[in-house]
Amino acid sequence: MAHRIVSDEVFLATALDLFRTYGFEGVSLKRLADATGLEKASLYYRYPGGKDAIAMAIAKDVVTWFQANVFDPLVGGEPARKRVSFVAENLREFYAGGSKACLMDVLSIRGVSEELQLALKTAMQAWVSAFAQVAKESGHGSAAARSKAEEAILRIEGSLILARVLGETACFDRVLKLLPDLLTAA
Amino acid sequence: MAHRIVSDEVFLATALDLFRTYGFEGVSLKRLADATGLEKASLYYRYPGGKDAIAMAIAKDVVTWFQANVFDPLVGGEPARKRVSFVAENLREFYAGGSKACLMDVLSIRGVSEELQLALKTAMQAWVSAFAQVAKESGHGSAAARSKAEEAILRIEGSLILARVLGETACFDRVLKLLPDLLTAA
DNA sequence: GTCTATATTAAGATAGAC
DNA sequence: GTCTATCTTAATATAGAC
Repeated sequence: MAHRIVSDEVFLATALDLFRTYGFEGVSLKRLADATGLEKASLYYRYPGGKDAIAMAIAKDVVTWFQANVFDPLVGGEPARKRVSFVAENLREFYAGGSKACLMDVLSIRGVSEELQLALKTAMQAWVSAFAQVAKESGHGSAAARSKAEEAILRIEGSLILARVLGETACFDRVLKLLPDLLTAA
Repeated sequence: MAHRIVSDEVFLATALDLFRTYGFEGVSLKRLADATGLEKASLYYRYPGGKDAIAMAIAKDVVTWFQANVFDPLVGGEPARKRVSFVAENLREFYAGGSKACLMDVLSIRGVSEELQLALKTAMQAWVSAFAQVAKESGHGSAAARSKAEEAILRIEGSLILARVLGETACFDRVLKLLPDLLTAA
């Protein structure tokens, strides 16, 4: 087969989709190779650490996306409600309207490297902090704001599971719609 | 090695734990054999369908448990709030205080048989119906009661993910504590 | 930097002794 | 009904050509 050119960006986007669909253990190097058009040996050249390293690269990519599209837009000049609404739309896109799983979910079952587990935990803490900061602006104390933030995230995560099992995304939609209320209500 | 006696009950309980921890793809027949003290061939004798059949048997077991400890106690003479509190304590035990995953979560990622996916969906619908029935008693219309029920379940599922990723179960505790309020408030 | 080819280990699955 | 032994397939991983 002729040499292929597959950018890291495209490769990681494809791999992200696979991991979200089949979970860490459900994705083999062959599956990654077939889906991206590269050979297994080429994947090892790019990521000498194998599947662990690929999952780690994906996680880093997603964290970067969250930084730019969730954490950063949450601080700034516009009214808090408007900022949260904007972020909610970004999340709607990331989760494809509730039809794509969260990496935090599928990668947090045991089997993954300690390093990745820690990265997921750190990312989740950053997410909680970002949401809590907004809740604080609306007059909540630190502890209450943190609870509100956790509540918001856990609803998003839970609605994705419900949507996946039931095969309908209405609950995810409802959660996103209520997100501004939840985080900015006094 | 001498013959072993492992009851189906004990076998399925051990297997349930493994699937909740490692997910469907993360559990091999060898792992099941090692953990239960049976040989792989014995597992095939008991469950000719292999891993799919074992996962299915576990799912059926769990549905039976939910029927007895969640669905059934939700109908009956006692005040609604009290019934929900009772069920919340049962759920606390089933999820080991928030430290054990939900089968719905770990088995609903692709890779599992169509039959099992349908069983999970049916079980989830039953759970929603059971919760919705209680919400209806408190004066909500059908649609609102169903939303309340989905909200309750999605919070439980989401808090389990948050607890798993963060390594602390406080959010699961909070969700269970608010469960009676959520389902029985007018 | 990607390929073909292959080594090694583990998975799912079955045959046949006891 | 459980075991040992074995088959087949698929997974991770590496060597070496181009």
